[in-house]
Amino acid sequence: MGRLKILNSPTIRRMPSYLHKLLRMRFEGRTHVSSLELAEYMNIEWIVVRRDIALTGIKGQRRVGYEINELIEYIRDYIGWTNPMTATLIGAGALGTAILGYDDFARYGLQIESVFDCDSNKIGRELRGHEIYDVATIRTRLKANPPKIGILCVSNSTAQLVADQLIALGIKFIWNFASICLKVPDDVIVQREVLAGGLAMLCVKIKSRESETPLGLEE
Amino acid sequence: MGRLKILNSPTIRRMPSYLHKLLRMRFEGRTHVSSLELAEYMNIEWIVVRRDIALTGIKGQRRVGYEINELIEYIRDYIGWTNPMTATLIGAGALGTAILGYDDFARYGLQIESVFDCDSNKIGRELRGHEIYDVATIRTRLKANPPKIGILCVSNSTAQLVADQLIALGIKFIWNFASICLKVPDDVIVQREVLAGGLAMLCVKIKSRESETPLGLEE
DNA sequence: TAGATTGTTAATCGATTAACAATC
DNA sequence: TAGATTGTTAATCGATTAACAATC
Repeated sequence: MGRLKILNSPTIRRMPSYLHKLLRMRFEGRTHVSSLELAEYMNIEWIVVRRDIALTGIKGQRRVGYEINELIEYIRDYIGWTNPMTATLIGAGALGTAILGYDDFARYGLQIESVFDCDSNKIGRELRGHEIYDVATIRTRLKANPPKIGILCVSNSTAQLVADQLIALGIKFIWNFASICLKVPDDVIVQREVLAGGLAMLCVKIKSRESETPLGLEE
Repeated sequence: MGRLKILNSPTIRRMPSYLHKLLRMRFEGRTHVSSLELAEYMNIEWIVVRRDIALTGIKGQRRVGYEINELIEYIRDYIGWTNPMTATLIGAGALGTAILGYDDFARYGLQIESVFDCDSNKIGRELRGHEIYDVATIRTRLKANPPKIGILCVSNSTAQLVADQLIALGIKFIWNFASICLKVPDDVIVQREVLAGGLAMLCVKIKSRESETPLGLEE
């Protein structure tokens, strides 16, 4: 069926790290960069960086590297970060607050236009420049002009409910930070962020580290 | 060189999602589960789930599935979530607060023993049951009994500085939420969490969705 | 020129998918 | 028994790595 090929692609996940570094280098007045330099910064093999960069379609100059300005544009284009993306944030808890305050997101074009919460202590208050609206008013506030992306930072128990409301408004893209998997129609795309996945990765690394070289002798 | 093979392994990242679901099913009184059911929940192919589960070493019962209790233990064991892991959290901002409040982490054995921040408005105050200590006291407070993991939720400009301090204390495992890549000795393992990576994934999916079926006709 | 760096082609490796066997 | 589900072996696919060519 029309099931979208889900790309896990590590390449795409590395792109923002290159971008962050490139933006900083540009800010520092640098004009060119080699894949080796980016690789050393990222602590990965330089051939990986080369492959990633090649995917964007940019042409480098042998012996010189890539023009930073140009590379920034190519990466932005590759990810689709050239035009602003409108979004609504549901859940003004600690995680929602963190996302709202993440400068990089705004820099990459993410425009969080509205913030909702169900906590009456928060509703009406301001959070990082946004008034917090009552989650019960999602429909009336957004129906005229729904944003492209719904960012879900609510509790596991309300995530599905809220998602259903967003979907009813015609929102097709959901960035889900809850620990549960959402049930959504085929034409809705959910990007789930699993922080515990990172912890699992770390713990597996710890496990493999602790089981190796028990005497600390071999290299 | 002794460079640890970095496994990106999607399998490991999926494990916590299975675990979360299994714990909930157990709580609801369920005793058995099939890979098909987990697959439908996760919205992935059942064969993927089967492969993942097989990796843990558990044996299922044909026609019945896996015993939930047993599967939980096998997954925990596979990830290395059987013993508690001590940790310190540096940075009591919104993201740090979110991590501190993430029930699942505690359930998986992550024990955040101390919280530090450099903001004098926060130092001395309590956050989710933890007193916030001055980041300047990291050394004196932790040197006698350093935790296994350092969780970095500080600004990009201080991340390297703080990491160096943790490393000086002998901490070998760092969970880094800053946007920069840390420079660390070979024997220190950094698990970097890149939230912007998730946004990139979502935007690439949006891009590919918007470019397909411009007339909405083909399936 | 020599060396640094990109570009390209081929090989390897690991994850996903397919096909089918086993069995409760 | 028939059907559901796990188990296993093989095929495919995509990402990583290796090797070397090109060239500024």
